This record gives sequence, C-alpha cells and structure tokens, in this order.
Amino acid sequence: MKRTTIIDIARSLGITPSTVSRALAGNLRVSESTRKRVQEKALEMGYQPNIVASSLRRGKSDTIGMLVPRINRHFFSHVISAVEEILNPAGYNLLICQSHEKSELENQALQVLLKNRVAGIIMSHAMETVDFEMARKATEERVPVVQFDRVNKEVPGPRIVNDNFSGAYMAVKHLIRGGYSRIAHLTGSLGVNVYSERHRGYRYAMEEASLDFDELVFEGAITRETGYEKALQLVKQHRVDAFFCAGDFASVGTIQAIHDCGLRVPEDMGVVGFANEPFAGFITPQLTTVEQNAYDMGHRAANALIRVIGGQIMTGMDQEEVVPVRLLVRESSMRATVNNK
Amino acid sequence: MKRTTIIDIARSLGITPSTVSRALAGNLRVSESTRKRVQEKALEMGYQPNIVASSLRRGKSDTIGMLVPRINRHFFSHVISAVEEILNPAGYNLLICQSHEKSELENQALQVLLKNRVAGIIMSHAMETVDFEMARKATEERVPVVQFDRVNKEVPGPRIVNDNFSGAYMAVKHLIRGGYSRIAHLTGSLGVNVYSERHRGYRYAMEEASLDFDELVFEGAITRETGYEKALQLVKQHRVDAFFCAGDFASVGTIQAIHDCGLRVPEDMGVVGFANEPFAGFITPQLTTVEQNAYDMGHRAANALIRVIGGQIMTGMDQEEVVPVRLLVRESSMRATVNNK
DNA sequence: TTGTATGCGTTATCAT
DNA sequence: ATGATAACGCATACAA
Repeated sequence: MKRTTIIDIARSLGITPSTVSRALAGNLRVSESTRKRVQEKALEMGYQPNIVASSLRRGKSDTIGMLVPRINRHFFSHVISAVEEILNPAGYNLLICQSHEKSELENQALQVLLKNRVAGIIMSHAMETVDFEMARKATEERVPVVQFDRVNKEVPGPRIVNDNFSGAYMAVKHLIRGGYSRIAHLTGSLGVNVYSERHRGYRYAMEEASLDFDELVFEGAITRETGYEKALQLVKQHRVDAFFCAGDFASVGTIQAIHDCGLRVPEDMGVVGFANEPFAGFITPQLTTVEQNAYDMGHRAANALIRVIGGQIMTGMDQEEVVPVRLLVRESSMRATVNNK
Repeated sequence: MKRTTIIDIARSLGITPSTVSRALAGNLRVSESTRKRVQEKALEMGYQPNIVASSLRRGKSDTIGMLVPRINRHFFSHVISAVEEILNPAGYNLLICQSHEKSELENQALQVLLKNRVAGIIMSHAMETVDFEMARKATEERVPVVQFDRVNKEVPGPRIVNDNFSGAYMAVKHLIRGGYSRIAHLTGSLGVNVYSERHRGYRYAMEEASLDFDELVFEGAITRETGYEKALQLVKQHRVDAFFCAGDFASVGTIQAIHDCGLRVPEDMGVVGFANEPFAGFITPQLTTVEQNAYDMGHRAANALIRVIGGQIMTGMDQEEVVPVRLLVRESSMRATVNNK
C-alpha cells in the first residue's frame, strides 16, 4: 500500500492537488472551510508530506550537514547537541558525518553532504587536513560553511573558535605564579589552529616572565600514550618542573609519568591541561585545565549559519567569533604553600 | 550560477541525459568510450549528483534515521559512531535526532524522519515514553525500525538489548560474595525495560542468597543528585551495607553520601554501578560497574537494519538480540580482607 | 478562491 | 548502444 500523497487527498475531496498543497502550506488564498477539510482529511489519511519531493521542487533543503572528526568525543557531541538546540526549532535537521580525523574521509563526507543538497554545513576539520579545497568548493557552490574549533581561513564564511590563546596564557601564567618556571609544553601539530594558538599563549606568558622555553615545546605529544612517553623522558632528565599540555589526555599520561618517577603532583611538578574532559575533575590529583564551552560554541555556530542562510552576512566576509574560555584551577597545579591569587 | 546537472553534461557532449545517467550509474549497456567521456566531463564540470532528485525518482532513500535520547551521552554517542561504521560503507548516511528524554519530542522526531522518507530507523526510547504508537506506525508505513537499549515489544522489528539481567545478577552476587548482605538497589523507573531487567537480576541474586530486599528497592534514584539523597537517607538509618545502583551517576552520588556520613567505601559500604561511564575508573574509589559494549550494540543494530531492509528478516518477526556485558571489579566493592574469587 | 500547467533532476521503460 | 518519454510528489506562475 502506497503512502498517501496530496493527490490522494485531492481526489477524495474532489478538489485539485494545488489547492491541497496550498491549504497544507497555510496559504491565505484558500477558503477557511476547504483548509479545514483538507487538514482533517490529511490527518485521517495519515498523510506525511514528502520532504524529498518538496525539497526538489523548492530547490532548497531543510537539512544541515554537520561534519566532525568524531561524534563520540565529549566536546564534539556537546557541540552537536547545542547546534541541534538552535537548528531544530528553526525547522532544520542534522545530517551528521565523521571524518575520523582523516582528510580523505573528510572530503568524502563533504561530497556526501553536497550530493544531499544540504542547506549549509557546520564543520570542524580533521587534524590531518591541510588542503581545504573541498570545503571552499562547497561555499563556491553556494552552500554556506561555518567552521568551528579547528578552522582555516582559506575557507570563506564564519569561524567560531575558542579563545585558545588566552586559555593557554592563563594556564601558563597560573603555573608561573605557582612558582614553577621550567614549564614544558606538550602539544599536537602546530599546523592546526587550536594548537598553534595555545602555543602562542604559552610563548607569550613565558616571554612575559622572561622564562626560557627554547627546548621545551614538543609536538606530537597529545594522546595519553605520547604524553606519557614524552613526560617520562623529560622528568628523568630533570629538565622541567611543570607541564602545560594542550589536551587533557596528554595530561593524564603526564601525571602518570611523574608518579612513575616517584614524584608528586603538584608538590614536585605542576600539570595543567586543556579541554576539561569529563574525567578531569575526577582523577587524582584533580586536573587544572582550561574549560571550553561546547554549548556556547554550538549555539554560535548554528546562529551564524542561520544568519548566512538568511543572507544577513556577506558571503565573502571573513568573520571570526571567539568564544571565551575559563581556567579551572584544581589540585594538579596548586602547591599548598603558594598563594595563588 | 546553477549547479551542473546531467542535462548540462548531455548537452555539452551532444548526447541525451538518459545516456549520461546510465554512464554515471555504471550501466553496462553503454559503450566504454562514451562512459569515459561522460565521467571526464562530469569531473571537469564539477558535477555532484542530486540525491534528492534521485531518491524521489527511485522511491527510496540512502539516509537512515537515528533517534536517541541525547547525542552527548557517552553510551549513545558511541552507539551512533558504531552504527555509522557499518552504515557508511553500505552507502547510507545518518539523519540524527534527539528526544531529550521527552515523549513528545520523540514523536516529533519520528515524524521528521518519516517525512524525510528515511530508509529505516534505529532508535532508543526516551525514559518517559509509554506510548509506542508512533514507532509502530513507522513500521506500518514500511519503514523498518530497529530498537536498541531502551526497547519495547509493542514495536515490531529487531531489538538489541544489553544483558541487563545478567549484569545486575553478577553485580549483586559479587557484592554478596564480598560479605555484604543488606544491599539496596537504587534505580530508575521500572517501567523502562533496562531498569526492570536490572531489578530482576538484583532480585534473582538476592533471593538465591536468601537475602531480604523488600524495603530496599528505590525507583527515581538514578541521577547523581537523587542517588545522593536516597543514599544519605539510607546510610543514616543504618539500614544497608551496600548499594547496587542501576547507573554510574547514582553511584557517584551514593559514594559521596557515604563519605559525608563519615564512612568508607568499600570498607564500610560497597557500591556497584552500571554503565561504566568514562569517569568510573577515575573516581576515588574506582567504581566497580557493569560495562556495556556500545560498539557491539551499534554494530548489531546497524546490521540488523541492513538485514531488514534487504528483506532477510520477516517483518512481523519478533527478534531480540542480547549483547553480553561484563562486570568490571574495581575498588568500590573490594574489601581487602575478603577473597573475591 | 480555485484550477491548469509546468518543472525541479533523475531514472526506468520502451522504442530504435 | 542510445534516444524519447514519462513519472516520482510537490509548489508555483498564470489563468479563470
């Protein structure tokens, strides 16, 4: 048995599909009475409008493409949730894809979204990505793209980023105030904006305090494992007395390495992370870290997209929105004897 | 400038759209040479097939609807990720909706998926939901529905559930072996299958050990806050010496309540949770809990849906797949003096 | 206020 | 191997 269409409704009411279409759309140029008859009939027949046909005809879609490295990462799943909070009430739905941090999959996903004729795209790039052609191409095909968190200026359109610079600056300054001075920075690829910005914040704070950091920055130490390895090495060499890790996972590895060397956190060594992963407040010692507001970011990204779709933003306009972050001071950086004001 | 269509390609090649369509579809009844010419031209013109038109014409869609209570819950985001792992390679994409644990939103989301003519639906019900008409209606409209985790038998089609009964049984038995006997059970609504099953496992273990539990089961104590409240009350009344909580969040609240009463976990009171939330291994004491395999569940759900779409399962067939769970024994239930074999 | 006619981009059927 | 034609379900310009 086929699904009921406006044609079925029209027939059973002795009117034409056009009238049914108008009635259902709430068009004013249809009499009150027929509108009611149509609505009742539609309900009675269990009519569900065919959005696919409607989209094709209208030449526009109600679905927004969302592309993230991984759905199941705390930060991203919260951004997605926040985006939905804005987009659903606005009549949009989300077609969600993952890149799994791979450029190739990112491009494939982008193609899928384009083929599905999404009304717009909200995305965060894979770590790996250095070629942003596909995303730019999307904008050239009139599909607005909003980037968040991991963004690139080569792609036109709004960018929503965390205040990575300030977060890192606050973190490192906090360590310095705590009396730490040989502060290592474990981070990911500096080709990625979030890490380069955090690195910039780190440098700024170190320079401001006239501290040396020439040999203390380490790319490729961003997972729990790589963080552990690098930290173990540094602690053994007695080269550092604190760590500013560009992510919380590396911080966990770092703390473990410090403990494995028989030293204490924060008494002997301070550790500050970035992201405030769910476990950050639970581990021992509780991790001082920079909190990112995923909800705020998601809301802003969604609203930015709605503005672009609504034509309220020049397409070529290069707009970057910075979401404030907070330093959450916990145990891993607080020496009891030091006054952290 | 409009997007290029097969008509554009046809024109620029001096052939008809039909041939282009066939060539692009890899149809064998088109000459090798024209196929190549078409493919090259398509690439050159930056052609992206219009899936919307294609879906309308073919009468079928490549998108699967996914409906979960909350995207940003660890368990669900991992199930989603696992579903994608199976569905993407099979040529499907995910349209994702959240119910936010509200029946009304669940029904709205279901409507949205139906209107979008998804090829199938994978869903887990909101806690609140007691009326499953809408989901059943979907199946009646020939949209196959696969339920996972929070399922209901009124909805035809495959159901993938965790082995909640066994998990609960193992958890409680483990507490009993550890020497605990007055074991309270904090849980959610017993109208939800996951909680009723865990309750059944709890009862079975208690009865087996001839332990009394008449006044020890408490619905509506499933969040950190409600768990804390109920546990505080019970501990103060000296009525229990252990807790089996139907969720990890309640366990955290429970542990906090026990500590606030000046007692120790596990020395004075044992606590076992359910779900193995990411923080479970990080908190102090580390939480003994039942691990759910979200990936396994997602894979099974996706495969089940593919089978139904492929017609490999009778529509009316009532099939339930049970995913095994594991008890992760950690500190919160291990009295040093007791041998837990 | 309602009907008529047309097209969105694609694919399937039939013919050549 | 290719072309001509129609149809998927809906929305709109135009006519009445």
